[in-house]
Amino acid sequence: MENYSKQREEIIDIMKELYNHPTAEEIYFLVKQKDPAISRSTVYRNLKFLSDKGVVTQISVSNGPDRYDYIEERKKHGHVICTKCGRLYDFNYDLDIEKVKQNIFSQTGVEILNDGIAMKGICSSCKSKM
Amino acid sequence: MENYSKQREEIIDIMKELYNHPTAEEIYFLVKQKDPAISRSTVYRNLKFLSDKGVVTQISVSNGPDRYDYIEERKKHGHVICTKCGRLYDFNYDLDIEKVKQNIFSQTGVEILNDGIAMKGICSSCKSKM
DNA sequence: TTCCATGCAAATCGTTTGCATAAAC
DNA sequence: GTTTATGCAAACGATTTGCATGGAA
Repeated sequence: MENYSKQREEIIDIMKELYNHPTAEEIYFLVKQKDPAISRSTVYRNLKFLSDKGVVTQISVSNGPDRYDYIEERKKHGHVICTKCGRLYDFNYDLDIEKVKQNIFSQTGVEILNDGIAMKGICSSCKSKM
Repeated sequence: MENYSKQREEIIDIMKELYNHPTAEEIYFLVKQKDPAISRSTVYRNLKFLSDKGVVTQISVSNGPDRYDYIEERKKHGHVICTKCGRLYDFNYDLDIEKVKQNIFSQTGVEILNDGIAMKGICSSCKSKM
C-alpha cells in the first residue's frame, strides 16, 4: 500500500468534503456515485490505510459501525458521543486538555494523539427525556 | 430484565474480581468454569443489561471486541488505548478533567459520564520501536 | 516485469435474535 | 399462572481475506 490509485484519491476527495463523521458504508455509496465500479473492500482497505497514515481518524463507537474523519491540521478537536442516541459531537481543544494529556502521560507513559480524545456522555435532548 | 438469576450473579461476581478489562468472550469462559451450562448469549445479554444499569462500563475499542469494566464508586478512572499494540491502560481523574468536562458541556451540551473518558495514543514501548 | 492495489465473493468476527424451555415472582 | 431469563442455533452487521486481474512504478 504505497502506490497511487484513482480510487484512493476519490476517497480522500470525498472525505475532505464531509464534516459529519461518515461510516465506511456512507463513504462507499458516495464514492460509488462518481465511480460506480469501486468495490466495498477497496473503501475499507483504504480507510484503514489512511488511518494508519494519519490522514483520517477512525472513531469506534459502541453498538455501531466505525466513523471516519478527515484530519485538518488547523482544526484539532475531540469527539463526544451520546450513549443514548448515538449522536456524535465535536469539541475544540482547550488549555486544560494539555494538562490532562500530561497527567495521563505521567501515569501511563501513553502519549495521546492529537485526535485521540473521545468522551461518552448524555446530550441535553436525551437528558430532558429522562 | 429485572429478575434475579443465578447466571447474572455469577457474571457480576466474576466482574468484581477482574481488573483487566475483559472481553465478553473472556468473561464467558471464566463463568463457564464455575457454571459449565451457561450460554454465550446469556453473558452478552447480561453485560448489556449491566452496562445499561451502570453496573459495568462498556469500552469500545478500534479493531477488536468490546471490553468491560466493573464500576467501583471509589475508583473513578478513564481509559487510554495504545493504537499500535491495543493495550488498555487506566488513569485516574485529576482536577483538570473537571475543567475539560465543563468546557465540553458548554460547547456541546453533552454531560460527560464518570467513566466516559477514553483516549487514544501510543504507549512508550511502541514508540521506542518506531 | 515486478510489485502493489483492485474487484469480487466467501469467510470471519463479534454480537443479536427467535423460539422453546425453565426459573422467578 | 404469568412474566422474565435462559440455552441453543441460526441470523446478522461490519469488516477482513484469498485469489485472480489490472494498473503503477
